[in-house]
Amino acid sequence: MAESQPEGDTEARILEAARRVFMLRGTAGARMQEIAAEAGVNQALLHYYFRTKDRLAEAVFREAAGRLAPTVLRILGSDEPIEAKVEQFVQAYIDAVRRHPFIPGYILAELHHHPERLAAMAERAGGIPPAEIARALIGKLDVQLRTAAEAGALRPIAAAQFVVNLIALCVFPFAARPALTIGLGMDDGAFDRFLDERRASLPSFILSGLRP
Amino acid sequence: MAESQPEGDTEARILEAARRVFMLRGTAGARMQEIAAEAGVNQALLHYYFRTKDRLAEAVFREAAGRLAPTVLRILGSDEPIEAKVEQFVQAYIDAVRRHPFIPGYILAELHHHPERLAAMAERAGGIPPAEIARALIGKLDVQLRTAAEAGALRPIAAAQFVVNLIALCVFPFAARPALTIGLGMDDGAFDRFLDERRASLPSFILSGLRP
DNA sequence: GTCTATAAAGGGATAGAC
DNA sequence: GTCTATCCCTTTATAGAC
Repeated sequence: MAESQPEGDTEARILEAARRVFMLRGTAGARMQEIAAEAGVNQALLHYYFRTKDRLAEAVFREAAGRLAPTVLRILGSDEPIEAKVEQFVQAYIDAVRRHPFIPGYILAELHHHPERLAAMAERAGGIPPAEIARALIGKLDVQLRTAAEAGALRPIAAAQFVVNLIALCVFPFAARPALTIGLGMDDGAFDRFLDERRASLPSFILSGLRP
Repeated sequence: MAESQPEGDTEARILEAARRVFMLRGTAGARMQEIAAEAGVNQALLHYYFRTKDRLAEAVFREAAGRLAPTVLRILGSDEPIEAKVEQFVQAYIDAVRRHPFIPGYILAELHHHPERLAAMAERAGGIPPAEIARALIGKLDVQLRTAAEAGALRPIAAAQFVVNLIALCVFPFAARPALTIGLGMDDGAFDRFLDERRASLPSFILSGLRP
């Protein structure tokens, strides 16, 4: 089991290298040669393990797309009141994305350039279809939001709008980071402080936005 | 001046075709051959007018990036009170993006994959540098928000956070459209109604989010 | 499993005729 | 200005030795 290479078995090292390259350059811009070099192997091995570039790209995309989903589902699908959900979501989500800051830009770019891939993945997914999970989550939130609205605690809002608002406010700064850093002249430290401030202030912004 | 081809002069037709192809496929995924076919000319003409693929890509990006900027600047830079700005911005921005629904996904993808391009463009821009315009806008908004906060009309919020919130809430649904349509099972009509609802409800969501 | 060598196709760019 | 023909480098993918 002793390996000569940095760490992990070869397949894992290739996948790890593919993650870095695909996330940075996108499916169309990535080069198999660059991935091979990054993994410290030659190009033929990539095909030995993954057959084609497309399969490798899909493996990376699938993993990245699944990376943030559990956090969303766990928090928004819990039995906590809306107020707690919003606070937990904002903080957990910003923290999670901060650990993988390229994921949002990568995912949005891939969604834009290869929307059919998501559809294909959703169809032949093992276990419960993603669309069903999403529908269940939206349904649960809808009841919760409706109940709160009828009690006069919140203004009525469709669950889909609520979820989009949450994700948009958390994710957008990462996806648009180059525009922010250049447009507003932020360096890495300033961007970091911007996120700290955001993490702290978004929950109350969102919650008072929901009040009647 | 009578032309044999569909409409406009050749250079304009090429640029129009390039817009479509680059927006759909991104700089790395676009093929000069596809642009030529789309424009009804041959590939050599593309090089005659634009020298290289990169120059053509930059021409498209520059135009797309500038497409929405005037709306932002005009509305957020005006002398209206914050309340009016929010309402005008949401409606004008959603309307504008609706007419060019691929721009957000395209711009975010390009920003992610070629962040250096924006930096290069910002440096050698003719006229007033974009960074300076952005700084002036943020400065003006900062004064306005601070004044309103001191009068007790709004909760204190940094201008940068305010602007990011506005843009994020308006733009994100377009950039993430495939995820919404597939995840939430929306067809084109449902997505349209989703946007109508959003256009109507976002201003009050944002404004009450800003209240103390 | 991993390598070298190479096939096969793709794609940007240019030369030169009209 | 516009075309055809073609160059030549890049890139994915495979064959076959070890």
